[in-house]
Amino acid sequence: MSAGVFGAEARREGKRARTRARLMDAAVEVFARRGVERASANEIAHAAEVSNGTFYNHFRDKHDIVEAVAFRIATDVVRRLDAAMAGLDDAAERIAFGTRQIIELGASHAEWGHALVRSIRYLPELRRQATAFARADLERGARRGVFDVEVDDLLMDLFVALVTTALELRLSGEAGDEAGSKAAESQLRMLGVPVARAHELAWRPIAPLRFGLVEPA
Amino acid sequence: MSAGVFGAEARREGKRARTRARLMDAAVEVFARRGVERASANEIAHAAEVSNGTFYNHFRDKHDIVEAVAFRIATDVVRRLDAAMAGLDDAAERIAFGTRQIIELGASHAEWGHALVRSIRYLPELRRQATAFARADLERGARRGVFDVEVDDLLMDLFVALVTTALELRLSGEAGDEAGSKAAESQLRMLGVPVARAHELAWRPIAPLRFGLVEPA
Amino acid sequence: MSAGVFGAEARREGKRARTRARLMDAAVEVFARRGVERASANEIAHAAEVSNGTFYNHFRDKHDIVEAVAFRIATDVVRRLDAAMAGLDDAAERIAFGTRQIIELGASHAEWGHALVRSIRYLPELRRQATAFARADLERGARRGVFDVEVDDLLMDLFVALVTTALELRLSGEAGDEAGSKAAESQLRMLGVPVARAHELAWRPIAPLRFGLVEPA
Amino acid sequence: MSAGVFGAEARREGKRARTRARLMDAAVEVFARRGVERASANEIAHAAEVSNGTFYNHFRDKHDIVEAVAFRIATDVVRRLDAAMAGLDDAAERIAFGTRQIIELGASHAEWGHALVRSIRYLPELRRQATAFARADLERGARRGVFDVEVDDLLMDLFVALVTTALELRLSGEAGDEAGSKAAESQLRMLGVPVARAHELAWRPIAPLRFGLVEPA
DNA sequence: AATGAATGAGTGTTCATTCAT
DNA sequence: TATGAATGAACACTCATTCAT
Repeated sequence: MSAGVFGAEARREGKRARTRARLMDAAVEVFARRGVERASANEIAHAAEVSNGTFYNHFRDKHDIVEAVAFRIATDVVRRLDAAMAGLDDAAERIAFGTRQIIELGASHAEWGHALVRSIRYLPELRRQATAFARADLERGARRGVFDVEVDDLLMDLFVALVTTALELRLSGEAGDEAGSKAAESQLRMLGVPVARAHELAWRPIAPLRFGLVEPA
Repeated sequence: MSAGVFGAEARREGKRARTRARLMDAAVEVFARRGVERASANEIAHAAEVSNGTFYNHFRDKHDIVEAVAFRIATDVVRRLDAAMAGLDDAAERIAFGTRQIIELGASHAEWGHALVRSIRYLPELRRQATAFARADLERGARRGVFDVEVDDLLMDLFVALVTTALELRLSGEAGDEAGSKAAESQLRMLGVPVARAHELAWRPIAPLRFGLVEPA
Repeated sequence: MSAGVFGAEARREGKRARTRARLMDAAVEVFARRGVERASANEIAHAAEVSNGTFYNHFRDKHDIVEAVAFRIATDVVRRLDAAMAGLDDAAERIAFGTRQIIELGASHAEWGHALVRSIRYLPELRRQATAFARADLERGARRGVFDVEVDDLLMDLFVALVTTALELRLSGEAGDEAGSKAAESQLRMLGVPVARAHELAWRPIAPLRFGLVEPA
Repeated sequence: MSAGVFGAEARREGKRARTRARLMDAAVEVFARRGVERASANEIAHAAEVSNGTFYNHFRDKHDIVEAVAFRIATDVVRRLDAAMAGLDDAAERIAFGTRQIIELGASHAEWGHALVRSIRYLPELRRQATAFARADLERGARRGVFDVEVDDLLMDLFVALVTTALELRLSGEAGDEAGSKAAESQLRMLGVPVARAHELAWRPIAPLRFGLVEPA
């Protein structure tokens, strides 16, 4: 097993934290490979190369690790995007940028991407929580007339569905690297942004985010 | 168990066909109640009031009945919509009408609706096949300049995701009966239809489809 | 595995009944060997030479088979004793006879005897139910002045404890075949029967009961 | 955790002894709360506020601590009773007094009482050892004609069963505070003591023993 | 064609015990 | 000595699937 996203962070912590991180990395992998529903505690433990008993030293049950992983993934993406968009003020720009970055991030870290898609679909609670930051942008944009919509739960779910669907197709290989731009363009149109401006924002070149937490030595 | 969607149609066929139809009706019910993952062959057989052995006389395995049910559901909706839209020519009108009808149909037949969402979302093969008719409308609209998009697999999946997401929220009770109009409006905007026209088409009053179980011969 | 107590009765019934009987026989054996607490469903299934899944086709859980076995054992003993004591009227005679027969029965069918001891200790509910017939004798004897006691729950439990303790020691090999007489004598003394009469009743020769349900061909 | 029975006595000894005593006190508590079978080493260690590893520094395995606790409990009761009955000479008086005191002691210290019942009932070895002092009284009484019995293992077990059964019912709340007198009366009758004398000895008022935790040096 | 008893691999979970620190 | 993370066999229970009837 490669170090994984969480394992890399835990390298300097105690043994308990390292094992926990190994389990969470393994869970991401198994969720991606088998789906959250079909993943079993045993399989996660096996993938983490620990005994099945160890799983239960660290997580109360399957639901517990699902939550932990989903929460970490959501936290990750929010933290990363927030940092990357520090300088961006325009709501439409932020939306386009965020959507494209998430899709690229998910596509270039396939396991993480699959886990993200599945977590977001599987856990409505998490969906609301993790997309709160996007909702803030949408509401701000709507107030300022950048968007021409009423922001409600349904709109948010439609908005999110466009991201997850595009990412899913990207991951399956059926969509190429323009998936992010296409999804973002669709979102902006949906929000009432004029076609030309939507196109410009969605296709403007951007630098990909780096996922890595471990700096090059 | 009341005569379900499939059972009603099989009434005139042989005994084998009737038993098969009973199983499929039962499957729809159990899938809706417990989810496809958690539905067991035994439970389906029990709901169909046949023995568990009989299940395997009619379906190779669980996957087999899932596919059969999904296929029938998709076929159903296509047939019904095609019939209902016989007189509609304008691609945008057809899109708005179709989306709204599917959502209302799914919402008013919850079991069928849940099964539809799950089928469409988790069986890509079926998704392509069942949405071929919509794709034809999109392509025609694009050629005629009604829509301003390039119709590809990604666009289709984004398009479909808006329907399934809206239907899902409708079924969970979190969205009300304007869900169909909102979803349709989002779709039209996404396709490049001017905001005003999108609004008009999506909110224009329509008569709900009947889920006619037995057509006159 | 030998035919067992329950299996013998089921020989002429359907397959389902035969398997159920095998499981109950196996349970008696495992309860005797390992104790009710430590017996596992898997071990019972294994002893019955059926798969572990079959166990759950016949019993909801371990508690279910414990109850079934205990109930059958209690029913058995009551039925047998009732029949054997049809002609006995004197309460003291009945008590002495019953106690001695149960102990001999349990001693000569060790598995059944162990299961009886453990069931009676483990299930207070069953204890009350299975000893109702003895309580009736005690109350009748008390009313007629044969016994000089107040019959209450505590007295009944003390009374029963003398039987189970004697049977247990008999089964462990630490007590010989006078265990029944000694226990009966202690009981009668405890109930206020004069020493000489208690001795006479407890040691008077009796013919052992036969357990066998299957008549010689 | 309050200082238990064993902990209090170990206060002046070394650290190792104190930890061991804490574990034994915790074991008594957990055995009472969950039953010996269902008590886990982890739970005992947790209740003793030491790590689970420490448990195995002090006891070879779970069986080991069960024995140690049982032995200490038995030793306790013998020591206490012996001291309290220093002035009593008559065998029948000693029996009645001892039985009643044990039952009251067990009833007023429920954890200890439960542990006592379980130890005595399930560890025959311990039973013989812990009841040696009572056996001496029985044998002396028999020699002197106070009792009219032959004292053997079976008689001892019947005798003890009356104590444990009465204590158990007392602990479950199904018997009240006359349980001790009733059990003692039954025992005396069983031993051949005349009914009137048995009654007098069993119901004569006595002062309850104190479960003194720390004796003055 | 239908039945339903039986199967056995699989699931989630517990816990006595070991061992590196 | 004490720690506590890790182990792995065992448990209760489920369910897709087979097969004799």
